[in-house]
Amino acid sequence: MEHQDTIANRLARHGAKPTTQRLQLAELVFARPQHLSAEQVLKAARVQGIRVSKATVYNTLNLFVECGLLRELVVDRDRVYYDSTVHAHHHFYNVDTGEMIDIPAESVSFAGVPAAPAGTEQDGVDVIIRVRNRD
Amino acid sequence: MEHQDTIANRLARHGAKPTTQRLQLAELVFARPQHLSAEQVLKAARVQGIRVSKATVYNTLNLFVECGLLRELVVDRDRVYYDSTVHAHHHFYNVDTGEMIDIPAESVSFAGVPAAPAGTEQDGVDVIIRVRNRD
DNA sequence: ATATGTGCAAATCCTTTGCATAGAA
DNA sequence: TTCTATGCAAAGGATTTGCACATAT
Repeated sequence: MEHQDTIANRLARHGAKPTTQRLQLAELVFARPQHLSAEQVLKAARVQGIRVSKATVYNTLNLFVECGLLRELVVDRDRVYYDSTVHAHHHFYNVDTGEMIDIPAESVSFAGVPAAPAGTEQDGVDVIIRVRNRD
Repeated sequence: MEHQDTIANRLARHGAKPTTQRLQLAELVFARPQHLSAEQVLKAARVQGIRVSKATVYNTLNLFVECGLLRELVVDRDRVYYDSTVHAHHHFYNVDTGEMIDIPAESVSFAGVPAAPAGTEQDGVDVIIRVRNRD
């Protein structure tokens, strides 16, 4: 599994062990580009027969974020979403359903973006296009 | 107080009464462009001698959002911020400090933004430029 | 009068934490 | 072994809610 090698290496570089739960959750999460909450990951894991606790799901998702394997999406008032796509890109955010859809970074271009404030450096740009259901 | 007229009208249009607390909180919040959490509003109110409960602060901020007087900013993992500037604009977000700085909408221009997904209509565009402290 | 709003405390919900057990090196 | 991870239940923190009292029209 090409993924598990990458994951294991990435974990090792951060001093974390490639445990069963971590590798299984990785396989689940990185199966395809998706935006999942911790609760959704837990549920999906249970469905797939992965034995894992809620605490470990949270620990693991946070670890993956630290390792740069996942991107945290804080857009919803109630819960954090984890984005399995980490390279720069943007999102449609459906305020009615909470659904998020990826927009490739290459398709969008900016002009006139001011420089970062003194003493800070740019970390990334997120474009969130809020949409709502047509009634 | 020019503000209170506007606020009162806006509230009336939404079937809400211009109570003492609402008008006082409005004066506090709309004093200048700022990004405040509910807790910060409560604290500031107490400092200014406004007698108001935590529940009412939350109720009022939510009401103001419904009335289009405030914009909810969900960027921080731990709490929601309320933006006293509602017309379209963007933000620097300091991931280290949580601080947010406004960027006028006019200064930024886009190209290549895809159309909203089928069945939805665009509600707004948020650009968040994440910055971090230079060490 | 009468419908609404306010305040308090308790309830909720997501997320984190403490601690004993299990697992990896 | 020895350090780290897991799992459970309990704690934590922001926000909401239920209900009695106060207030606006």
